[in-house]
Amino acid sequence: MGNASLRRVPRQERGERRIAAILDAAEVVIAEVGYEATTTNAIAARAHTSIGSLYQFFPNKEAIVRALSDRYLAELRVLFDRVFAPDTYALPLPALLDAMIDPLAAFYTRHAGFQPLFVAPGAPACAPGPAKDIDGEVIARVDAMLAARAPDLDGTARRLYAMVGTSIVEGLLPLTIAPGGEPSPRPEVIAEIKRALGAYIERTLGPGAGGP
Amino acid sequence: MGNASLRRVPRQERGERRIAAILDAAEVVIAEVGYEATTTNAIAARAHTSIGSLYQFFPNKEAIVRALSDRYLAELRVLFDRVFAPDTYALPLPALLDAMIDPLAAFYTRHAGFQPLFVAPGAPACAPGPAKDIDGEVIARVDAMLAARAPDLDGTARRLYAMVGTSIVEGLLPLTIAPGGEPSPRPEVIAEIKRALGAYIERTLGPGAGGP
Amino acid sequence: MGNASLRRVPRQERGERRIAAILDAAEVVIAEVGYEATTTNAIAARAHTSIGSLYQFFPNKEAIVRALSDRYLAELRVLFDRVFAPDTYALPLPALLDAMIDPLAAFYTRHAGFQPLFVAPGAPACAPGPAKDIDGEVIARVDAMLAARAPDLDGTARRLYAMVGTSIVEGLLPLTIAPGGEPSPRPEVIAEIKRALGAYIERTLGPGAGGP
Amino acid sequence: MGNASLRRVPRQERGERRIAAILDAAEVVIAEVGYEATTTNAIAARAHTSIGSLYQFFPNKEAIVRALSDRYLAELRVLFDRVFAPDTYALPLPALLDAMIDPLAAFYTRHAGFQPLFVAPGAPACAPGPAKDIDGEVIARVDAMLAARAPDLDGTARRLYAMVGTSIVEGLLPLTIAPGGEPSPRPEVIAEIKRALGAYIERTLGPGAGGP
DNA sequence: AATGAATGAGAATTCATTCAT
DNA sequence: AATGAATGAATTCTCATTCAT
Repeated sequence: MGNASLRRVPRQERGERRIAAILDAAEVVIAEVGYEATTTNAIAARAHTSIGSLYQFFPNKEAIVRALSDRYLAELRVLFDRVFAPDTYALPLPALLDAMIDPLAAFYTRHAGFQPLFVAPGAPACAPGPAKDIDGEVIARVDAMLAARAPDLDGTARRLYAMVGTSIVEGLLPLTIAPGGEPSPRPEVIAEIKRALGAYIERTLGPGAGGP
Repeated sequence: MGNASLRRVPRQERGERRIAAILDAAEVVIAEVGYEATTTNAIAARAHTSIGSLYQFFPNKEAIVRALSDRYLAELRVLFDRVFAPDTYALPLPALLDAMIDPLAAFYTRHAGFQPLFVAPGAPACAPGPAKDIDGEVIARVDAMLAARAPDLDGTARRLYAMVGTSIVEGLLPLTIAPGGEPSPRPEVIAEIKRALGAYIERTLGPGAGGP
Repeated sequence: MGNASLRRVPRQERGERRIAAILDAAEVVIAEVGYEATTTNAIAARAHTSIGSLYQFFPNKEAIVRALSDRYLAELRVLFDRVFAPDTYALPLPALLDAMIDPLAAFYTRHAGFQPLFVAPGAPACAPGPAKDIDGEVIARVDAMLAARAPDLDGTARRLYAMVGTSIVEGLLPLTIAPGGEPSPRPEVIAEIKRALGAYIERTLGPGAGGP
Repeated sequence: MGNASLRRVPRQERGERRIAAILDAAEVVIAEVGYEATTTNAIAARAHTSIGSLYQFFPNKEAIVRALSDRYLAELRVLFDRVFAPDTYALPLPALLDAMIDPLAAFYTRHAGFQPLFVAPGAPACAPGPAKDIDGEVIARVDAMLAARAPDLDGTARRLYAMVGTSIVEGLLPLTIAPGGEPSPRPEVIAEIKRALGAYIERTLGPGAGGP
């Protein structure tokens, strides 16, 4: 999974490590200067590799970002598989919000390079970049959850709600990053995200949204 | 206002027109490819001008974006001065939401180049770019409105609410853009923005948030 | 004289003044940044003219420098006609040196733009530039003077001495410019120029070089 | 010494050679058109390199000239260390002049790019350029030599004499270059340089200047 | 004549990518 | 595999010169 864009599948463990180092470096550099301004040389330097080695594994710059995207997606899927499980669906709303928002915010704060690649669908976005559609994945999960909690909901409406809910969270996540590079998300912002999303869900699914 | 970054103040009407054409072109190009990937040559070409003319008026690429930003800000201020007026403050919540969201969404749809320059504060953002802090302006307005509607609110909390409210709208505005380049914002998304923001405000200021 | 490179001979006195202003400006700008780095726009600006007016009188940048060169040459000729006159030739050496060096140093200090255009023949020189061969003129005058003072001298040798004497002075003139932009040449350097040139002439023409 | 301005210290011998080729090319181009008119593309072309390679080693045009300057200075220092040695100081004047002028003229003729970078101090010069102060180095050496030969001389005067002597030679060196690109300096000019400088020194230090 | 906007070739520099070692 | 030098198209910006007003 996600190795499709690799120029060669590494046979040795050393290669695996090299690839991971390159992706780590790409994450940091992208976080600092954005996708467009990121140079392959900067990535190689930060990964303590030569530019030649980088191109031994990735055919071009796009592929690096795609692989990074893949790695995010894989981690997110693990996270989602836990959050969007049938028994989570059944939680009362406040607990559900905790279960959803906390790990997502933690992920967001942990991966500084994630934000520039995580763009709303339909948005031309600041700098498109070759990221995989992570957003689509999230929306689909939220959609499934809504379907479980409100089985009567019309599919078109449900999809709209899923998109809107996702975008609300997405729009607020940047505020969780504390200035000064602190590693943990600002708790008062986390609380607001839950309040905002909770208010939206309740208004949408009715006050009985506390649970199915 | 906003002419500070011009290399030369145009003396002839022709120059005035040229500047407007360049900013129009910049808006379109930025909307299409983002700030970083925007090329001064592309701007000049789209403005049906020579690159030399562009540089006769703007000292560098940054200045163009700053001037565009200024133009947005000027238009937004006119819009805000109408929306954030004392008699608007007194409207019942649904009417207030209409008064705020509709013109903002219209502005957003009309100016495709706006989004890449309109970034949440604290967000490292995809590609910073040299835009004026439009966000700060919006937040300050919202803060003033909240102060009018809920005079007892603590200043720190109020500022947080203003930021969160702004980011919610900001996060949802991209969804209003209909795929296929239709000029008017998707009405069902507009409705959701109002529902989401309304729900957040009511939960924040209490059900009596209908009016001060 | 010197008007050959003008695009149009000015018919009105206003034109004459404009041309003089442009040449004055060119002199200052060239003195400050050198020939290559001098821009026609900078000249026009310093002359309080528009670039269009400048090109009404001069077909191109080269022509401006050539005209400036001409103006220098004209002034130098007046100066030389006084210095290199038969009755000056007859002066004792110290008086001759005074008569030659003092006005030349004054000219050199007065015209800061002169130096970058005054280059030894055969020298590829820092920045060729389109100056007239002022050097040749000077050497010819010195040659004539030597012929008058030492009629027996072989022509080839005489020409070499003239070139060397001229280059000595030329090499030393930059030292006369006092740091800090003082308008008058450093007197101790003037004295050294006379000593150096005097020593060379005496060694060349013999101790009887005091007069013919 | 002199590698300070390199963007990257070459690790392979190939890089070493490339750098030398670039400096050789820069020397020729500067000699032909002067510093300002010298183009990095022209340097790269003359060095049979791509422009990219040039910029791999040098961060900008200035750095190339600085490195060239460094190379000149290094060669000159070797030359000076031989010429300005205590046992040279003790030579009779004619031998001293031979020891000083001959190698300097040879160096000057060999390095056509040297002159545009070798500018008298205080002279605004045609096109300053980012050369190291080679002149200062020369003057200091001459000053030291004068101190050895005439220990009673006042320091201020000595410095003036050193500057003047240096400028005389500097002013005459261009005449040594034979038109037609012959590689060896014109001997009759060399002889004149020695005569001129010798005359100046004798007049300055007295006829006993033949030796200390 | 005067003004200043328009033009575009050309200069410096960057950076993704390839290639020799 | 690893290294880092080589390449050149693309980008930003300048400036001599022309043209419209």
